[in-house]
Amino acid sequence: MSQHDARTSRPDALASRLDAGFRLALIAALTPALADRASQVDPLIKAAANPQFGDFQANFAMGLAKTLDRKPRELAQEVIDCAPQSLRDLCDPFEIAGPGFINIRVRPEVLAAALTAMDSPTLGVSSANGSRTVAVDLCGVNVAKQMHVGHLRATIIGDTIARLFERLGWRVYRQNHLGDWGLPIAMTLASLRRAKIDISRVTLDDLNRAYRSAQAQGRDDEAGLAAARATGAGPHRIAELEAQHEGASAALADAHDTLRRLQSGESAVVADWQKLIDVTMHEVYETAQLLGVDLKPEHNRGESFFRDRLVPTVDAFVAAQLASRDAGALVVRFEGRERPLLIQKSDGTSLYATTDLAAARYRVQDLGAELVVYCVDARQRDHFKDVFDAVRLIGWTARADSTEASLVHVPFGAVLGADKRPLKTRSGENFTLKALLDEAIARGRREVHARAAIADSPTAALSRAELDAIGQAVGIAAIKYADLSSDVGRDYVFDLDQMVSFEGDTGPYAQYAHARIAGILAKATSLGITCGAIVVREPQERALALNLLRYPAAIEDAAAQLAPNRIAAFVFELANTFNAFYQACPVLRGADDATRSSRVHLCDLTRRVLADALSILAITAPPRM
RNA sequence: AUCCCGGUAGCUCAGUUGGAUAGAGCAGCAGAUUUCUAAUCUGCAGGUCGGUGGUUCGAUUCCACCCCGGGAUGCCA
Repeated sequence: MSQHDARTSRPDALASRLDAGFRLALIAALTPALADRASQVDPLIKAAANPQFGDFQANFAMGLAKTLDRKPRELAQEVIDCAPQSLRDLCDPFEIAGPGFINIRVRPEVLAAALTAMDSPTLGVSSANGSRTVAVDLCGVNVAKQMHVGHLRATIIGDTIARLFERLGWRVYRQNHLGDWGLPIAMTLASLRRAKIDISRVTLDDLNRAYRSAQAQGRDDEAGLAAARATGAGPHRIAELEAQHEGASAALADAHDTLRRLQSGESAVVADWQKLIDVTMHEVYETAQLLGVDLKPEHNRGESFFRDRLVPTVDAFVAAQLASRDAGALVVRFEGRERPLLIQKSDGTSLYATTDLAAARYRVQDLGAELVVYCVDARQRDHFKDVFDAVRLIGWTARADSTEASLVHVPFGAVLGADKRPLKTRSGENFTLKALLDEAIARGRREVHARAAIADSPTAALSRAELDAIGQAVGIAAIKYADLSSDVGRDYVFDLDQMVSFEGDTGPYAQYAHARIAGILAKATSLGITCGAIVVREPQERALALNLLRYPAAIEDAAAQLAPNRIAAFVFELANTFNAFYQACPVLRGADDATRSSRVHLCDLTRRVLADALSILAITAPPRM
């Protein structure tokens, strides 16, 4: 996964204190041998690979011994002997194991104190307080096309990344790069007008049909075909262009004419065009709401938004002598790369790369983003590589404070059917996103209702509407968690049975853990048991404590790597650790008052961390299920 | 043809500055409940980390070559 800055994983609160202590020990032990270079030695503190090795381990001895020509275990012992009191106070006596690992076990009081310190509304997460800015390109629907599963990913991955940075206190600009301008939409518009369809009462289905029929009527691309042949493009591409060529028709001329009238601002055409957008976006917002995604009209920065910036963009590249004329078109060439970036067609019009260049400039120089994240299909890898390089060449990554903005593509893979081919319905059509979500919600509701029918179930007394709401949350969580829980760059097989099986690494499993805790806390309240001083005694309490303390580092890591699956992995681990604790450590029936109130406190903290992490994935955590 | 991405347990996948015995989930097997929600937990079994070579005290991780799968490849987005 791409990384947008040089920052390595941030250690959690405890690990960074251990790190600081070991650095002091290293300086004390190594200054005779290394002089001032001793302060540069990294103690390499990591979470222990296995609980039997303690909580953390320091791995510096082996590598360092090599450069100093010493025995690693001896070296480790010398550093331990120099440990300052501040470090010794944190843990039990160190153990040296294997070739020279130092095993570290944190004292229970230290864990308890660290948990108490994290018990605040921020949950230990530090905030940038709006001092940093990111733009997130997400959703990217095309006007007149129904949303399908591909848009699911661009939408929820982008929303999660946006939420992640919002949680970290960044200023976040969501950018919905709509396909709402240019020839494709003009073709649809022309097709509708030819068919004399009343655009004022048109439905998305009508638009969808018009879009497809417009595509079928074909685009002619003689210049493109000639160029493709001349430059030795793949047979695939040439065949595609030939097919289009055969379908060349008056439809194309009509579309070009419609586009010209749209561009010149002819009011009737513009009104129709706006209507197309409204109809399309109505369903997009509905779907976004269903998915819990924050996507509204104010986030629209579609192609049409950049229409007046296209000519200046091309001019800038020409003026900077970065663009050259080739077979009538304008291209930007890169050193060491055969493939150029086409920024103007031979007929003088611009194309998607031009818009992307203008958009990148806008995001960095107008919005002031230090980071621009593009949540777009992995097949556009090469395209974005070229666009980003072109933006750097012309210097548009330069920010006002003279730092350099990072442009990062987060490529996501395809959603596949059981046959490992892109997901289709039986009749070969793309699944609409709506159909998919409806199915998942139905499944979620069925499960929740079945559960509520069991006599002692906590949901037994709920109304049908309440159960439906929970079932919807469960169904949506199932789909979203499945999508976000593995490396987004990879394809995955859409398997609704697995997603809503509610066992193992799923959204409902995390929701269930949360609901259990909420149940305990509700009972605790009615019994008058409140949060008290935390005592870490049992191994399951220790495991839970260590897990909770990792939260701030986990989400900072997810942000640094732009990897939503890191959040999901944290959620799953915490739910797991909690369930083990729940099994082994009675909370409300604990041995004494102190134990009960300590465990209620652990439950409370766990519930809040779980809900917080899930909220970054925009997965709701119902109090009962 | 060139470039990009991937190949880890039967299946789906984690594994980021190279570290101890490569981890989960599902499926399989064996257990735990007069229980704070069993949508749970505990244990067992399951691997030449695609292959070969190299660097290293140590490689799933870095390098080279090869095999397999997918994608991209100038006037679509």
